[in-house]
Amino acid sequence: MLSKKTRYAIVALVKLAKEYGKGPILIKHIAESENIPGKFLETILQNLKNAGIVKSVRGKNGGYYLNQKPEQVNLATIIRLFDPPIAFLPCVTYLYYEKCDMCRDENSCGIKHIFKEVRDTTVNMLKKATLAEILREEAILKKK
Amino acid sequence: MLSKKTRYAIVALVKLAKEYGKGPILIKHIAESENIPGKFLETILQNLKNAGIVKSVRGKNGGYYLNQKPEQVNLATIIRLFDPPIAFLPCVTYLYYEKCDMCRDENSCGIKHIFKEVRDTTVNMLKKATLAEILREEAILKKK
DNA sequence: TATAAAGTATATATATATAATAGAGATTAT
DNA sequence: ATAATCTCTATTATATATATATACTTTATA
Repeated sequence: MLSKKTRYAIVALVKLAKEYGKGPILIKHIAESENIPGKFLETILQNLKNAGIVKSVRGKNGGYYLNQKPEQVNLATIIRLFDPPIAFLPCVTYLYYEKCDMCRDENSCGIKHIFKEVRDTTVNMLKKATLAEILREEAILKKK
Repeated sequence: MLSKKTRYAIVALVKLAKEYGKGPILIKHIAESENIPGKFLETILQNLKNAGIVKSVRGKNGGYYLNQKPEQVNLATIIRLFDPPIAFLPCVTYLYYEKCDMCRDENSCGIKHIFKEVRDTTVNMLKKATLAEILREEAILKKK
């Protein structure tokens, strides 16, 4: 399961994608409209800023806005920023690989083989899921 | 990521599948051959027993053995026994559904829509991954 | 230039889950 | 009778998740 932090990050970014091009949006405004604890959202937006996904304007009339086009921000990137690896096992992660402490031979491990397939499939789906794609999907769902 | 408990459970069950039909296997034997803490494995096997996946024989010459054919035990079942839901979000789980506290309208939520697709795909793959399938795959990988 | 509106930075708190470990008890083959 | 097993109930250490608090810095504008 995703942590609340990751979920808040996704929801906040979808909100910023909706307001893309309209200048900086207040933390407070995002927190209230998306039902996210304000102080917690501050640290989340800081993390997103350090990762180059959003930018901020300080001082009066400040706020946050997307630093990339909604087509360029995908869920795999966001999840990897906050959560432990997407994969089910450390031995099939891309960035956080750890040698399996149970395996005698990883190359012939049937368990690893299956979880690698699951990981690859999942990551592909999450990479296709950009903020733009999420908004497009919502527009379709609302018509129904 | 899967918990260590789940990983130990999977590895122990694969071991029991290898020894299927050979009578009860000692906890100690599984623990040593698979590199799992013995006392921890005890509680794991108890859980698996309560779920009807393995059976035990008490007393001398006792031990554990599979209660179902290796073709009938799949990874989705095992993971669900120990870990939180397979899905990334509470609003797309089958057994542990929780209303989303951020969503205004779940039916038109683009985020939910994507994570539902990911969950369905993952669960299908894990259901196909039976103990028999894992052993079959290992035999193929070893030949290479 | 004073002031209020914003974001920034650092520290702390609390609850829960994970990953075991310990030890006495019950059962069974020989 | 006894040694080999599984069974049951507690306990504990550590880490992580989910925040909250407080003081600080920056900026627009009246």
